[in-house]
Amino acid sequence: MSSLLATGRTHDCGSLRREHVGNEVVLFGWVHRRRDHGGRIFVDLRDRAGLTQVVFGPDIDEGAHALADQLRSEFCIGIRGTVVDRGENENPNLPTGAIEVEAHTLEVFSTSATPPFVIADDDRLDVHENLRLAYRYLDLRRPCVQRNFLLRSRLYQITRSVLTRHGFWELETPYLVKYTPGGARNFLVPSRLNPGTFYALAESPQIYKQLFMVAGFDKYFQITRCFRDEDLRNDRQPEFTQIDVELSFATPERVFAPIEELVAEALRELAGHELELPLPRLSWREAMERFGTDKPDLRFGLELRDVTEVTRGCGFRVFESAPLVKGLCVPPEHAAPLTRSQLDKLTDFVKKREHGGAKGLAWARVEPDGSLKAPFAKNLSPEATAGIVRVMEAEPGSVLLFVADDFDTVHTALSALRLHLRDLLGLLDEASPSWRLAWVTEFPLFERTDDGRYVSAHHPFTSPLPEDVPLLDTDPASVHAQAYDLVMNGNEIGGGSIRIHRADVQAKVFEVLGLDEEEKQQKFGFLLEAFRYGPPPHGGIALGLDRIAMLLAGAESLRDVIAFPKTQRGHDLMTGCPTPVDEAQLAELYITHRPLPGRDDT
RNA sequence: GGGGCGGUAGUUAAGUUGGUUAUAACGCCGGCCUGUCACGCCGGAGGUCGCGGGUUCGAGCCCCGUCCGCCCCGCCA
Repeated sequence: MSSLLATGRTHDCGSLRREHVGNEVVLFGWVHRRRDHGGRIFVDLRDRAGLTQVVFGPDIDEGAHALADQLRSEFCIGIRGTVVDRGENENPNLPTGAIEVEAHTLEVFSTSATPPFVIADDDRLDVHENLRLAYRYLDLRRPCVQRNFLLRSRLYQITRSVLTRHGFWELETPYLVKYTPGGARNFLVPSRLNPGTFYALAESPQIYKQLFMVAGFDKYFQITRCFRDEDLRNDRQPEFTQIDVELSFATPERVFAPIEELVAEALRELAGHELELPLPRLSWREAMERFGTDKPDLRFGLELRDVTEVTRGCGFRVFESAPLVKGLCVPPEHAAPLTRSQLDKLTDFVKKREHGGAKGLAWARVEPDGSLKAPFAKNLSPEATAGIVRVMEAEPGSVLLFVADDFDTVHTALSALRLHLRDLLGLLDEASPSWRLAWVTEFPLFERTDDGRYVSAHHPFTSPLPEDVPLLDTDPASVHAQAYDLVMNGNEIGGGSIRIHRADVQAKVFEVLGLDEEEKQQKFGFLLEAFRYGPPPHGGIALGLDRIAMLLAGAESLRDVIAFPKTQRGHDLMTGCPTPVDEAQLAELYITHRPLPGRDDT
């Protein structure tokens, strides 16, 4: 073994200060940058803790100086030397800038080929993502990337600390689970021992954690991987990490309390932000009405206003004939960028299918005398004009933007427009990031499919609000659930529910979902059987750990907080997976595949 | 399945109406340099313009197809 390795390092590259001057130290790390002045060679030595300037010179050590001439970027080296005060030459940009290490010994542990991109260009992430992913281990060397993973590591520790303090047991559930169609698409794992049958990779530990409650474990949590074979997005990976939580004798408030403490501590420790508890609660209905979405960004105003009533019989047919007319009021101080051509762009924006596909955007400016200047204004009755100005809380100089359509279209379009205006008009202060969290509660229990069937909005074990139970018979669409999401800055970071523990209510829900006895037994027989033996009332939540880490890190993508992520097409560019497999292994599993699409082998 | 953006030197980008030898910065290689810290100076190497086909006297540029990456819809909590 080399002498320095045997000695071991005395410090990391981020910790030396003026108080260490005179110490003999051993540092290990990578050559971040090298500046060769002939008689002086400076090396910024990097490890995960920081940078330390190391100096080589013939007067310090002739051999080390000669060897340092051969150093190049990303060589992995060890040095022994003396900490000296830099005095006038202090570098204020480095935490270790007050000192440098005069190297008496240099050992090259390993040389490095010229990396495909420069690791030291740390603050610039502008390397193509495919290259970053192909050389992920080098990408992960960058200090700015490493910071995200330190944050992520601390998030695990905070989670464990807070939840353990609250009496939760950390437990594990299987990844190889029973295949249940419906919900997210499963990854399948063939069973060699049972040819022709498959496990599924768990989409979530949902059913197992409920069985923990039946088992009397009372309070459970797990930081666990979940697998979903669905299309990827900026904030969606096929494997991701949840903080999964379940507790017995639960009410929504009893679920919220420890979770609020967890996010508060995470924000305090990782973002330096003191969260005010309890967090605001917002019913789903209120969130939709005020923001047009179930995950409102509460960092700015610009709330939706309903002018349906005041525009009945107003003289403008578009408004009169629509089931719902709502609008946004851009106050005068932000309205300047909204020129005529910009308003035309906003009209195109709301017409796009992904922004709701509204038929148009009606806009108006409020004149100093309180009248409206707009293409449609001449049609408006004075009463309607006054009503609009009042409801919109408009003042002279405000710009009003209206969408008239059905409930879904109006809210989708105005919600998208609201976020668009947030960015267009700079409604957030980028310099001082703010953190606005809220619980969105009382989601609808069911959603209607195109062919009129009911499906669970959350999952089939979600409990209705007690007062809505009778509606299961008469009007399932209006039943609200004891289901909730946790929303942070317009992102859903968690969701959960109180589960059904009463057999009669569960039976009713299955009835609405159209599950017959056979399907029930086939899909959930074991859970229903378990629920015959005194299940406690229970409920829980799952938090998206990756998303929380992404937001706290200020990252743009989930990929920035997952060490080895997949591309949008599900590829790992470093290993090249997924790949075909050996025919022999397929044969062992009794698997053949159909002709592949788009490959004409003939 | 659909819509949009992108792919030019190791990297990031520029490349005019289709026209001479495809540019720049950084990086890399060699040399010089004892106070730099994005060191500096001098010199040099480096190109399958993603891939395939087409139009043309001539294609990085136009057309068709295809692969890859990113963003979005559908899908997915």
